[in-house]
Amino acid sequence: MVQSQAEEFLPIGTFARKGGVGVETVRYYQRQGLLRVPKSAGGMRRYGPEDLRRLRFIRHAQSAGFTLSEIGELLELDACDDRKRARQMALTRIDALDRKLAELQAARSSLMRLAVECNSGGSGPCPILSAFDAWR
Amino acid sequence: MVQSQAEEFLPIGTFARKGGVGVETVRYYQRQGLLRVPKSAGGMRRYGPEDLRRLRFIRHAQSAGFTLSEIGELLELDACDDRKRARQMALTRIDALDRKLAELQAARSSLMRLAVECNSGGSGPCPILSAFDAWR
DNA sequence: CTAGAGTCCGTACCATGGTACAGAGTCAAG
DNA sequence: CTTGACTCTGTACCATGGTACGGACTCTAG
Repeated sequence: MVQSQAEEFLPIGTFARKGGVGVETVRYYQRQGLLRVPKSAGGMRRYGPEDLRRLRFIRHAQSAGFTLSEIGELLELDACDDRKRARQMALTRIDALDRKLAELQAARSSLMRLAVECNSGGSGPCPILSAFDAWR
Repeated sequence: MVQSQAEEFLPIGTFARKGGVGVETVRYYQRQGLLRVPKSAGGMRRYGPEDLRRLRFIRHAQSAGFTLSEIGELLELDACDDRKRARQMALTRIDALDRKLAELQAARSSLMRLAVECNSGGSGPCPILSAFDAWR
């Protein structure tokens, strides 16, 4: 019991490392209200599995393109079980993702074209600007 | 001639609008060295078609995920015709784009799952956190 | 010729997402 | 019990990509 506590309740440095972020970032998330600040008996604060889950959630949601404040909202929704709003946020974000995906795919093919033309060693000037002229 | 100049050489406000940005943004790009500051005979500076092309290039390259400083480099490469470097930058960016695309696609499906589960109205708590638990 | 819109230039400020550092306290191994 | 690593709190600073503002000047339509 005491042993498992020692293993599962980590000081901030270990906690941050497990979450793939720096200590300062953990503190930053705390300041933003995304992570709780565990109570301590005067000494070091310790972070449990739920904290870790939450930290990882933040990173994942971030990679889904949510801003930190949206992530804050998601975490609150999770707590108060507001499915309707959560679903709506997910759909909104999916929409934004679809637009972003299309944009990045367009960018990718423009760049592809640029790379090919630059490689062809043709006679004209390197068509960087022109590669973006007929954009979309 | 004089007429075509009047049409093609625009004051900054019109120029910015045609480029889809604000006046302040044009000035910002100038401060960053991405756009020239046209000479003026004491009065208003005027922007020609090449400036517009450059401004639009900046926006397009930005949507391809280049940072402003990378865009600066691209513009220089265009000027000095350094194909090798340009090609290399394009390939590097394509690589980054591919990674970003994969990430966003993963995010999209996680969100899809979340939206579906939230809608199902099942009995458990709304599985927001869990939607990101098995991430990738 | 005058009013009002637009321009010029410098500087300040903003949001986002961190990152760094100082000074004091705490913990754990030798 | 000391030493060195780590932690705590607060505050400052950073890069990126803008956005706003003040005061002077200029341009153009009426």
